[in-house]
Order: sequence, then C-alpha cells, then structure tokens
Amino acid sequence: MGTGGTSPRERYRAQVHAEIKQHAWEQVATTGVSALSLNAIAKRMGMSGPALYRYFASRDELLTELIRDAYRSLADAVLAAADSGADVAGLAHVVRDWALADPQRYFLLYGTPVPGYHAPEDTAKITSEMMAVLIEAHTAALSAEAPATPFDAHLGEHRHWADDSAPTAALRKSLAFWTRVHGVVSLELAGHFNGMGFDPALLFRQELDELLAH
Amino acid sequence: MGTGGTSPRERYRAQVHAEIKQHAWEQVATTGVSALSLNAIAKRMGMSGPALYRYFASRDELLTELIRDAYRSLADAVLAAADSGADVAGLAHVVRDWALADPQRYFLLYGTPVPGYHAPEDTAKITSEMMAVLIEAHTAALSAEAPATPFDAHLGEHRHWADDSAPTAALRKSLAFWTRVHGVVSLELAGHFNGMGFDPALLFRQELDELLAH
DNA sequence: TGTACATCAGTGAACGCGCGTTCACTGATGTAC
DNA sequence: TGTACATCAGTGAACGCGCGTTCACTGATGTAC
Repeated sequence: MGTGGTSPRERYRAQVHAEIKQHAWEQVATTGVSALSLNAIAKRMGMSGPALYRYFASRDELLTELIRDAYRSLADAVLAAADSGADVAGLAHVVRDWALADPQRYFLLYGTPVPGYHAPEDTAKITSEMMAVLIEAHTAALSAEAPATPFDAHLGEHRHWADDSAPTAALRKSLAFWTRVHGVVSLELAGHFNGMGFDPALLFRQELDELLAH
Repeated sequence: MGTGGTSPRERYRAQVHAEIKQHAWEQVATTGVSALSLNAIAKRMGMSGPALYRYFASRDELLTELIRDAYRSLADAVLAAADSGADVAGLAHVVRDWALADPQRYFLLYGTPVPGYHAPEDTAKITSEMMAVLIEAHTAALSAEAPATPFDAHLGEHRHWADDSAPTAALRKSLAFWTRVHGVVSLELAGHFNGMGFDPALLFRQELDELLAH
C-alpha cells in the first residue's frame, strides 16, 4: 500500500507539530493566552518565525487547536473516570484536579471570553459528550422520590442537548454541578479566596455535598 | 480661603481625567482588556498619545484605576440595595444585573487572572465591605435551627475576614452565594449556555432558591 | 486695570520593541527510473 | 547502485502595524504686583 503507513517525513512533521504545541502550552501556562506568539515559540525552538507557517496557517489556527485539545483533554478525563466507575463526587474531583493542574488551560475554556473570537464549532460536541456522562452519573444518583423544582418545568422544554431518556432532574443537577464546580474552582484559581485562610477544597466539597443531598 | 475650593484648572483636569476613563471603559466593553491602549484612547479623543501622560503615569495605572472603580461600583450597588432593605435574593439579582450591564467589566474583576499582574491591595477592603453586607443579609435569613455542616468546623477557624458576631453558618452561606452567583453568571456571560435554549435567569433563580431553602 | 512672570496642558518627533505575515531563496531529503 | 528530478522544511529580509514611553517644545491660562 504505497509508502506503507507513515513516512519519515510525516513522522517528522507530526513531531515538530507537537513540539510547537508543547511550547505553546508552556507559554500559555506561564504568561497567559494574550502572550501566545508564534515568533516567541519559534525563538524558543531555535527556529525562525516564518518556519512555523509550515505547520500552522496562522496564530489563530494554533490557538484554535489548543482550545480544541483542552476541551478534548477535559472530556477524556471525565469519560475515563466514568468508565472506571467514578460517581458524581469522583467526577467533580477529576474536573477540579484537571483545572488545578494548569489554571491557564482551564481559563482558556472557561475564562474571560475574547470579544469577537468564536471557538470552533466542534467543541460544542465535545462538551455535550462530557455532559452526557455527567447526566448519566446524576441519573444513577437520583433518589427515588426526586422532587421536581420550578426550574424543571422550563428545562423540560429546552432539553434538546440531552438524551431523551434522561430524567429532567438529572439535567438540572448536571447544570448545577457544572456551575457550582466552575464557581468554586474559578474563584479559587483566580486567587479570590487568597487572604481568607480556609481551604477551597473543603468549600468545594461542601457545595458538592449540598448538590447531592437534595 | 485661598482659591476657594476647586480651581477652574482642577475642574478641567478632573473632567479630562473622567473622559479618558469613559473612553477606556468603552474600549474594554467592546474589545476586552487586552486591547486597552492609551494611544487608541488618545486618538479617539482627538489628542496625541503623550498627552494622556499628564493624567496617568502609565497604562497600568489607568487599568488599576478601572479595576478599583469596578470593585467600588459593584460594592456600592450591593450596599445601596441592602440599605433599601433588599434581602438575599434581591442582592443576588443586583449582582447579576450589574454583571449583565457590562460583561467585560465583570470579567475585569472575576475573569481570567493575568499572570504577574496584582490587583491593588485596597480592592480586598472593598470586597470585604461587600462581603459584610452579604453576611448580614444571610444572618437575617438563617432559619432558627440552621444545621452545622462539616465545612463549618473548618470555617470557624478561618474567619478573620468577617465580623466576630456573625454566625459561621452565615459565612458559609455567603461564600456559597458568591460562588453560585459567579458560577451561573460567568458561564452565562461567556456564552456557554448558548446552544442550550433554557433561560439562564431561571437556572440562576434555581441555584439561589436551593441556597436559601436549606 | 495693566503688565511680567509662572504654571502646565498638549504637541510632534523619536526610541525601541515585538507582533503577524509574505516572499524569494537554499539546501537537504525522498522518489523514479 | 547510481543518477536526475521533485518535494518541501527552514531561512533571512522585508512589510506595515501599533504599542508604551521619553523629551524638548509651544502656547494658552492663571497669578502677583
């Protein structure tokens, strides 16, 4: 079959491609997205700036790929945990750990939106993959007499983004899961609890417990 | 008494100073913080770039003042509402409305932290002013037999940032208030609920109701 | 009221910087006969 | 195995851009006698 799989050139390309992204992640982690620069990456790799245009058509294309990969990485972490039998609390801690491991990567997805920039469309699909897993976990955790809340009536008519078989209460819980996890984690990462002395992990746990108790 | 209060020059200075900030806010609102530029503001005002250095020693000083003002503005909104007798739910909606009125201003305070940049110290004081009001509102709303949670024991030993007379449960509720409000609002503002169809205001209400019910 | 002086807001030229991106090119690597 | 050719990764010069910031200056405004 022709060259018989990947040619040396293809392998080399893939390697340099990966190396560029690795440096890009380092740059994002240490100085934030706004400092992401093709020229700076090239300099760090000992190459000239224009060389990178063999691998990425523009700075935006690199950024888009980073964002897509970050969504994929988070979703994979959640999916893998669910496959290993993790419950809702387990999934919550997977998300938190993922965020703590690289705060700027987390903020790349859930931080300040850049006016005018639109994330690639396929990230919505990745998010809904992750959401499906969360919904499944919450469905399993629902108590028999799960009460319907005022919000459920509304949500019941806007649930095209979830599987039909899932109970609306599980969707509601999943949304609450998402917003509570994000609420605690993002304030923690941004340092807003800094002078306060308490352990954010315990506040996180508290918020999660309250979600699961009711 | 001398010049008798503010001189015309002082009044003029104050006016131009305010005008610069007004343009700065417009720039932040439409293109985000990263695009905040003294030169661009000067151009918009029909002045040369260096002219602004009569009013701000650097771009950073302008940014710092914007941040301080934003903290002040949010705190004032909350304080005023509390003075008018607003309860916890009322305060929550004040915060949400404040955020919706200018998303980028909200993200200036609670969005992606810029690595290396440190907010002015006095913002902590403004935040604790606001926090005190939240704690008061939650104290008033506590049911008689408010249960102590696992988190309370820990929090009881890290509460130097709050008034001694406030019940620990009120501190816990205030932290939960903060994180839940931020969780829903920031995901909403960043557009993460966009394709989903439900009304974020109702999710917000739901999260608030659950906080108040228990 | 009128003149001499001090203050100070704003200008324009200039500095160095780093960015994204293009282009014509060199030279090494891989392919075909 | 050896030669002729094609592919293509990377270079270096160059483009235009906007940024923050400095500096010596002009000219209007305000102050003191």
